[in-house]
Amino acid sequence: MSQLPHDQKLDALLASAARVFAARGYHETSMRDLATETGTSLSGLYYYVKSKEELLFLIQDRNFAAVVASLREALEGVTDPVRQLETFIENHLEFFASHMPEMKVLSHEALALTGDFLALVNTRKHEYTRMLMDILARLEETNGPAHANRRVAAYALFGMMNWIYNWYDPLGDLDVRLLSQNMTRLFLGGYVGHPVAASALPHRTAG
Amino acid sequence: MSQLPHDQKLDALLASAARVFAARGYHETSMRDLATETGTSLSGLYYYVKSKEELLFLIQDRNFAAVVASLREALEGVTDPVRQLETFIENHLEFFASHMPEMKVLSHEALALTGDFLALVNTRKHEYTRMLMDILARLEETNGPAHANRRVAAYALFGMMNWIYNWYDPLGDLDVRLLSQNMTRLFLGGYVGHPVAASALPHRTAG
DNA sequence: GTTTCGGCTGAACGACCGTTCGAAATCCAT
DNA sequence: ATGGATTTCGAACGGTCGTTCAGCCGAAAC
Repeated sequence: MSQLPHDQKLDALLASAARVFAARGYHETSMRDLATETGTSLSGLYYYVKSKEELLFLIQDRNFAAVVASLREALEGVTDPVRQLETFIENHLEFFASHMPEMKVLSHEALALTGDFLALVNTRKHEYTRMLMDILARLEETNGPAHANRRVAAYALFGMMNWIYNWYDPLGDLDVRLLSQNMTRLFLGGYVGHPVAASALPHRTAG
Repeated sequence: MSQLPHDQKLDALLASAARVFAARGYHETSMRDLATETGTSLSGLYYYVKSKEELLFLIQDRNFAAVVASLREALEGVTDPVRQLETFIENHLEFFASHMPEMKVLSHEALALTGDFLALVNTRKHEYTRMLMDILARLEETNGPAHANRRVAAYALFGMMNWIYNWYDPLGDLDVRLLSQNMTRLFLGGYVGHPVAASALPHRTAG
């Protein structure tokens, strides 16, 4: 990664940092660790980034923006609330699974940011939560009263999705597609008792 | 907390540490912070604890043991799988809500332990997961085929329950009891399509 | 061939970290 | 009052941390 233009070197640095942060944790990782990992000098890192915290912020902010952008695109033209929810879950999990280190850092290192950095990421989180809750509201209009409080349901869904960084291996037996199907069924069935066609019940999907 | 016997002082120390770890994070908290918090000297802490990591381990291990003990007691005499699952969820959430700092530390600082400490806690986690999956297996026997992979369902449930440290306020509007009901309905409805009596649908439980 | 400049470096700064240790303080049985 | 055990303490240890800064390097511009 020696003679890449400036922006691409920053991208590579962020990717490396995300991997190390995800594996060892943000606070346990030193700038010296990152220098070793990226093959540059310690002080060289500061040419691309103002501080360690900005590094963490860039990882969180860029990836969050990417999730939301991907979601907006995926939702385009989708009007059925059930399909909207499916799309939301699928988009979230597919992005998560294909950006595991970054999304783990985003989910797990929420405490590590401070001040304006924290405020900015939290604003994004609120927007994203709002998007989900709007879908849930429309879902209730078309599919009848919900079986659970909307706010609890929203956070429960985020919980089951974000928790995957503790157990899910994107390269393992369980395909992301199946993971999405499973969680969609779990949530839809519980929230509005959405009927599941018997033919759409491939149990024993994976170990 | 000056003239308490040895064991009770250790308990108080663990409680204080759990609060600070939960609020600031394990690695961001220094032994000097804990000394200030507990009103003792820095070196005085080492009379009660061999190291900072042992402090973290004791918090995690003791509370995990307490959850499991409470669960075993609650499950005594309960034979219906649906009631067993309700009991599991209720026990987990009630203990979580009444030991928020400790359970946040247990859920969030899994990476911070190393070596034997880590292995011991992980063993406990496997046992606990096994207990849930056994209940799910019995549930499928009595209530028909599940709508989702059992392993995915188990981790999804842990996800929605453990995630509450990111948003739930035990002192807020939403009672733990209602939280449990909501999550039980969400999961049961999604996993086995467990019917929910219309009379048991108190929507708009809380904000 | 000299200047310019973005990219990078080694060395050092002060601050803070977890832990140790010998001694001081406190307690309690005698 | 006294002796020994328990509890607490101040001071210091070696080490690591994030960050800074003056200067070096190689290539493009003149």
